[in-house]
Amino acid sequence: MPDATETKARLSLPDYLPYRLSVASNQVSGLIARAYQDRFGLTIWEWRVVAVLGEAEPQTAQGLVEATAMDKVTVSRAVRSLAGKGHVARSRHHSDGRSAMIRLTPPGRAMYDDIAPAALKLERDLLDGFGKSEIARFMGMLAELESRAGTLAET
Amino acid sequence: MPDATETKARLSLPDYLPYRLSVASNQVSGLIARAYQDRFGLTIWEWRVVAVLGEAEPQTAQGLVEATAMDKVTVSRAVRSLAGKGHVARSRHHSDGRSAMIRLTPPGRAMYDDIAPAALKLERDLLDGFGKSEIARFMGMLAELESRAGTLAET
DNA sequence: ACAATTTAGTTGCAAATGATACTATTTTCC
DNA sequence: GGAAAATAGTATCATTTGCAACTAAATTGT
Repeated sequence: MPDATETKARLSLPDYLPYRLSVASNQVSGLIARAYQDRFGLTIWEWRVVAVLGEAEPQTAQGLVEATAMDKVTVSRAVRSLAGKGHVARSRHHSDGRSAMIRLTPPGRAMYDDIAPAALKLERDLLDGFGKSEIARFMGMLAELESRAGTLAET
Repeated sequence: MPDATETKARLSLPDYLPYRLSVASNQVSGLIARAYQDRFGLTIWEWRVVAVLGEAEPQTAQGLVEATAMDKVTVSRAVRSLAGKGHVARSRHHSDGRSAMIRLTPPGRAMYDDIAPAALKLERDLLDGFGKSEIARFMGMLAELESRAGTLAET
């Protein structure tokens, strides 16, 4: 019988959810960061931008902000860096002069075609052995925590 | 029937576990950071140090490194800052001259006695409504991901 | 016993990050 | 139609962070 009302008596860091979440996330992010840095010379932020563009082109910077959960300054820097390396190109937005349309260049697209399988393999290595429903519950709980933290932060 | 062998066809950022994990963790960490900054003037790192000392005193810096998953530079800075505010004190280690024993001062202890319930309440707000076993599975999976990421990073 | 190595902790420097301010457009609404 | 407010994106500056070098003490091996 689950008991949602039970409370913890002591504060033990190893059992403290925000701590565990942070440590696990940092460990996973570090792995990812190194993998993409080593194989493609991309930061995690550049990689996120490429991942979004690979699935949905073109995008405005604002679209990337929403799709990547990055702040607009971070997106701006990532796009500039990717443009410098020739992975993406900016073109004028047809109707909004403040905005630019961002898309992958052919070399950028080729890189994405290499990245995507590598990214999925990494995820598979992390999740190997867990059942589909187990994974779904885990992701659902992550989403719920994210949402609650957002709500609690508003006050 | 769970199927652990199934693989994903496309790379979709919103469904990508490392991404979700990072976003959720950042959101929760942000909440925590702001809560401790506002109420106690502590950074997350200072708070972690205090949380460990509150449960197990005294500690060497190295002990804090192991207990908090922080790197030694971060621990050094957090301890110095806490010492400057009078929350912790350093004394000579009886047998090792390189090391110092770190413990809470009486005001530091008093602060901890305020912090601990606030921290547990925050955790309860985040987890409210989830069953004990659900939470346990979630934490277990976090631990497993952390461990696998560590292993994969070694190669 | 003592040179070489390891360990504890701090410092300094360079890169990453985040908040704020700024420019240039576009939208709102009177 | 035009002033005021909002939005897209960039630049600037202060803070944070992480790495590598450093000092000092302890340990190891001969």
